[in-house]
Formats: sequence, structure tokens, C-alpha cells
Amino acid sequence: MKRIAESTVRRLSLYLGFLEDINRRGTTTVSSEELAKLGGTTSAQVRKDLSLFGSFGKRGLGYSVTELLERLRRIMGLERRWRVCIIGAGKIGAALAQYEGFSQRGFDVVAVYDSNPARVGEALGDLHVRDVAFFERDAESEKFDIAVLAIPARGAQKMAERVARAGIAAILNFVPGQLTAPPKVAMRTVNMAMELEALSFALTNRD
Amino acid sequence: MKRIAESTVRRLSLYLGFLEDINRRGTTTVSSEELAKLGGTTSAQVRKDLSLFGSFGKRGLGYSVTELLERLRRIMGLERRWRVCIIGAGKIGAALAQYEGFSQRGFDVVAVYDSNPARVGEALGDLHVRDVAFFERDAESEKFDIAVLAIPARGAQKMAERVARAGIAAILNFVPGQLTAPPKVAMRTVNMAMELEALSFALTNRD
DNA sequence: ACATGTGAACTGCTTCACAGCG
DNA sequence: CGCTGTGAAGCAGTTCACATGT
Repeated sequence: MKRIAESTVRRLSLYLGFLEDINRRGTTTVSSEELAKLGGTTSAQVRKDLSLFGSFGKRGLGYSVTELLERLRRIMGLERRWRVCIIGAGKIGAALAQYEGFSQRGFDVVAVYDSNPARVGEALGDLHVRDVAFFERDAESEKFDIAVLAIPARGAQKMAERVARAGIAAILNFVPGQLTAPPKVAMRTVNMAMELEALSFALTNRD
Repeated sequence: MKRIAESTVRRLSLYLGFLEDINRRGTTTVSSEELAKLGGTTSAQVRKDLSLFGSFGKRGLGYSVTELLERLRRIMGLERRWRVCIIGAGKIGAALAQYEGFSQRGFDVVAVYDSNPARVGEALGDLHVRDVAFFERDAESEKFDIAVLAIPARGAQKMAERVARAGIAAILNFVPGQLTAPPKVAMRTVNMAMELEALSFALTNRD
């Protein structure tokens, strides 16, 4: 399959959200123009994005909401559920562990780890924090698909490599600081400080 | 000033982080090649990014770490500190309120709001949660620069408009769902579900 | 008539390659 | 000589515009 731009993937994810709303409202048909308006883009962009994966619409009419929903779910890999482990039970890790939004979208947080003995055993929702020493053992039996890294920068690179060695091919990275994805691992980084700095830049350099 | 691409801003923020590390180590000079390696980009890209704002380097030698640090801080608007309020004291809002990374980078969380009476008054670090009914009154006297929205999707658009009307020109948006930035407001969105979906896509469509 | 699907044109970011200067 | 700064070239993503199918 041809390479898909990251911006396209982001938009597909957006469209999927819109379609879920639209479907809940009982609307059965949607045009590229309507999706474009919701997503702040153009109808041509929507059609181009979808056309990368096939022709799902009916000329003169638009797209069937349920059909497009199903197609997009398949494209995004959301026909199945994903097993997520969180590494780091600090403020952010703990908040993520209890965030309901994940399971609603098909991601089940099935384990939380920390290296701090004071935190091990602590309850987070219906999980309890495990010692990260057991991470490799568990990864083998529990088949984690995605690891969320929510630990301090120091030691994070080592941990990322442990994750990769344990056979996990995707990392969601909340580490504040430099982290290089191990080979063959898909990584997405969320860096709060960087987002705030972008706002600082925008405020400082407006018009 | 000419328009700066979002990708460029993200990289400048990265370079800034690297320079802080490098400076802490006592190194005084850095080349575009070294910054490129740290940031996973090319030396030409680094030079191009910096050249958008001036010529800070010395040919044959590289960049003075302290000078480039100062220049970048000025460019990013980080010579001053920014006053941040958080709206929503749920899991994510509470975690953000207590996240030390913000103040380290120049962002002071000075207030947290919630609409739920059960949460109002609760202590978060050395702040206590205020009733969002007082948001407008406080915004006037406390001069918030940036609002972090960490509330459910329902009602978020209204809240964004209250933020804008209160004269705050920047929003960091953690709302899971559609949110349109009010006119003249700079907004950055962090959507965890979208990041996970991008990983799902990558895992499903690899090679 | 209407909205999709898609080559072609366009825009803008990235990479190249080298002149310029310490 | 080495590394920056930068026009020019290359490439990727977006927008245009229209032929196509219903």
C-alpha cells in the first residue's frame, strides 16, 4: 500500500468521530462537503483522503454513513480491540489509566506499571499498579499491543528499548524530553510543554 | 513577519530543549549537524529553520550555545512567564494542575476551575479548585494568558467562547471531540484517542 | 442535476549544493 | 578548511476543475 501522510491519518480519525456523532443522530447519508465543514477542511480534501483507500460514495448522493463508518473503522484498524499497558503511575500515568475515553474508542488499559515501590500495589480504577520488574514476564503472557510511556525523561530511552524487546510495536510517548523510537516501533509523542511553547510563539508573534 | 510553518515551530521547541541540555553540560558551541542528529532531521533543515529569524551562527565554527539559547527563547516568547488557568478539575485537569513540567518551561498554573460543586474547594498542589462561575471575574483581575480546557465535549464550545470573550487569546485543548477555535484565538489540540488511533492505523497497515 | 473520484496545477516544505565568510 | 546561510531544485500535500456515474 502506498504511504499515507500523517496529516491524512489525523483527518481520517476526525472523520470517524464525526461519523459516529452523525450516526447516533440517525442521519443515513453524508456528503464530503458536510464532513469538510465539521473538520475545517475542504470537500476535495475529504474526497482525496477517502479515495486513497477506495471509492465508497455514490455520485450525486454522497456517502452512506454506516458504510463509511465501517470502512473507516477497518482502515484505522478499529474492528478489533487493542490491549494497552501504561508504564509510569505518576500524575499523568494515573490519569490516563482512569480515562474512560480510551475504552470507548477500542483501547483497553489492561496493566499499569511503576518502578517506585511506594506506588506498586496502589489501586487505579479496577487495576492495581504492578512492579515494572514484571513487565517482560507479563508482556509475554498478556500480549500488550501498545505501551504508553508516562515516566520521567531519565531512563525513558532504556524503557522504550525494553518495550521494543518485549515485542510491543507501538508506543504512545508522554515523556518530557528526547526519546528516539526503537527500530520498527511506531511512536507518537505528546509533549505538553511543546504545545504550550507553540502557544507562546503564537501569542508573541501574532500579526 | 512571514508566516512560520507549524512544523518549524515544533522543531524550534525541540532545538530549545536540546540546547538547554547541552548548555547544562557546559558545551559552548554546537553545529547544525549536531542539533539535526538530536532532532532526527538534517543540518540543512536546522539552518533553514534558524535562518527564518536571522543569522546566529559563525561560519566554520557553528553556533554559540548561550547565544542561540537566548535567541530561541526570545523567538518563542519565553523570556517572560505565562499565566495559565486550567478549566476542568477531572482526572486530566487535576494531573495537569500538578504537573511540574509547566513551571520549569515558563508556564505558571495560577488557577483551576470546575463546574461541579463537589470538586470546588478541593486542593490541588497549592491551588484550590474554584467555581467556574467566577472565571470571568478572575480573568479580568488575574490576567490569564492561556486557558487549558480539560472538560467533557458537551459544553466545551460554549466554554471556549467564554474564554475568548474574557480576552484570553490562547487555548490548549484536551477536549475529546469537536471544538472550533473562536476567532483570533490560537488553539492547540491534544487528543489522546486520536493518537492511539494513529498507532492502531500504523500497526494495522505496517510495511 | 448533483456529488463523487481524480488527473493536473499549485503551494509550500524539505533537501541540495555551493558561495560566502570566519 | 569548515560550517553557515541561502537561492534553486525537488518533492509532498492541497486545491482545482471537470469528466463520470447515478
